[in-house]
Amino acid sequence: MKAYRLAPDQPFDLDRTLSCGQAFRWQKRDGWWEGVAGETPLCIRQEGGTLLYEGVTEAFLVRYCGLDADLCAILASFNRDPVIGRAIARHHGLRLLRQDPWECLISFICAQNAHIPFITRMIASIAGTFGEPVGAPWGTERAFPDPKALAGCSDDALACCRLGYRARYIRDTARMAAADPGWADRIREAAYPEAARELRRFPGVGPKVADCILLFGFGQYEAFPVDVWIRRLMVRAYPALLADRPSGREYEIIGAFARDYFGAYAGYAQEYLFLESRSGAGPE
DNA sequence: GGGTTACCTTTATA
DNA sequence: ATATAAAGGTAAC
Repeated sequence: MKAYRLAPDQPFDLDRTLSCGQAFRWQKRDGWWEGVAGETPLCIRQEGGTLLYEGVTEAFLVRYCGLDADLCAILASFNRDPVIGRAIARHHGLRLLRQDPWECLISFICAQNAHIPFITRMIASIAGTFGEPVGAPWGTERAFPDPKALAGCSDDALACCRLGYRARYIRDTARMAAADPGWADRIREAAYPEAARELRRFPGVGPKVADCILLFGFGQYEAFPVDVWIRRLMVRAYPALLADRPSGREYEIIGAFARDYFGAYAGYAQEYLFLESRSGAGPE
């Protein structure tokens, strides 16, 4: 078992980070978080300022968990009013993970119109059905299947995953990705608006899903996913600011406002607001 | 172009 | 219990 000592000025809350709905392959057992990041199984346990972990190098852990980011500086950069301030205080230590872009692409296609428990089940089915077995510290796990594995899957096998209408999106997306291995590199090199446009070429990827993939898989912090929860919160918390905007699609208006108002780390702010909108006041 | 609607399946709520 | 709405939306009309 290895240990990683957090720097005293770098807050981190593992529970919040892994359970906030940005990743769907983690489960907590006996105080340990067990998960598979792309093709790599690892387990992590937090004891105060120390992370105990197995299965990966320290460099992998630091990169995956975003421990190299200066969280205090990031939070300070958008802590501009009591609404976001309260969210920051209540969910302090949440970090955005750096996930595998391909896994992220499929995961958030699944996430449309679905509850988190349903999404978790879909991802587990996909990995369990099409993923290669890999040895994990706690037993045998399944890697997330690569594009080729999903592109060639049969209708029956796909139907077993209970993906609903998303099944077709996923196989068509897998075929596109398998035929275009450079897709992720192109997006990585593109600036935000162009990267989002590029992602939307995949079937099943609209503006919201594209923003999730950019935020959780590509570290594009300008991406500001607007789901039903964030929309409710933003409309309620910043009515005047939204009203001042020129007309256009609501999704674009909210995103543009957020980037303007919260700055370069708007997407980070989004995740704090997302948790706040779900744990704080209920709907309506 | 913006507003509506169907879409698979699961879970929560009435 | 059995029905109905809603769920980290998208594509088609």
